[in-house]
Amino acid sequence: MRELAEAIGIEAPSLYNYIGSKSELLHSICFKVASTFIQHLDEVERKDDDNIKKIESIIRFHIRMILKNFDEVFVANHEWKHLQEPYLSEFLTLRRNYERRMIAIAEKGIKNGEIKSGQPKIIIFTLLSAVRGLELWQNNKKNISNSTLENNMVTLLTTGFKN
Amino acid sequence: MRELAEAIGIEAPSLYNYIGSKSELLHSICFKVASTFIQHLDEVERKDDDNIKKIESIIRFHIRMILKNFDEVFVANHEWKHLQEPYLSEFLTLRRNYERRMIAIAEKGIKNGEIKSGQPKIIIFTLLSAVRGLELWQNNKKNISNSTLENNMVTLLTTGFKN
DNA sequence: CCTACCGATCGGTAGG
DNA sequence: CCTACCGATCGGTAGG
Repeated sequence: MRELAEAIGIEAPSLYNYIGSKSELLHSICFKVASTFIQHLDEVERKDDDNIKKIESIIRFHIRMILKNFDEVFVANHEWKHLQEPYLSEFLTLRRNYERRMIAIAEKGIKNGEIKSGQPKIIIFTLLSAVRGLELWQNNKKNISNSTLENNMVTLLTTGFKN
Repeated sequence: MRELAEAIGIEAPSLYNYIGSKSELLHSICFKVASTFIQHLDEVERKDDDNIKKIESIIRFHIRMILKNFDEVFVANHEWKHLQEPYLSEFLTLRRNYERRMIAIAEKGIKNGEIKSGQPKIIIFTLLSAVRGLELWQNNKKNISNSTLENNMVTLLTTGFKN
């Protein structure tokens, strides 16, 4: 909180005229990010694209969110653990739900033969890991534009690195 | 340190009969893990497998390390930031080197036509992100054996999820 | 929005 | 290996 105050140019105790507490701040960031992702998933589910397109659209959304809202996404990805109950449980429920809905898309895609057979859970968690990890190296991709980054990642994940 | 002491069943100050400091402990874990990965990369480079096989072997090693040495790998992945200088810089140099060597393998593979053309940096960082993220959900894969997990992830990353 | 300050926690030392 | 304790840091309050 003292760092945050200094960044704004006020003393730490003055922060408490604007926010209720540190945990309230954490709460609002985590749930704001969560609802953005959920809203996009809602839209994807409503469309009648094929399941490959749906997953691709979700992947692209994750990549864009990390590139454009880095700080908030980072906090939501790393600091949610320090959420206080009942918010911690609530957040985890939202996340589990999100994952389940993605897994359901993968399952339909496998049934249709669009997606390779295999464990849908592994597919989805691996895809989510791959895009999430971008937050760790996004500052390291000098000379590569955001759209090249996005397209290369999507190609890699949909068709692999093998030629 | 107090938690650690309790887990062992002694008082916190007694820990200091066994270790020099908290940061020394962190240092030894981070560099032990780093050297294990580097040693494996050395071996991979010495073999004359094709470049696809080399990358696959590295991916498999990462997955196995996470599954079998979870705690240490987790610390090395997350707490290295708190390493004190000059160890922080040293650690980062090791990691950058490791990444560069993997990227060099990808570059050769692209030149040979084994690997899809594209930015080798993006390929490698995405692969590393994908396997690293396993640490976040490895406790979530009930009913899936380690070898199924490993094989499914490798298939996904080498050939994509699209059928 | 600030000064003054509090209680809790944390890594670690002294002395045995 | 323990008791007693220290200095630094942190989220936050009182009172203006």
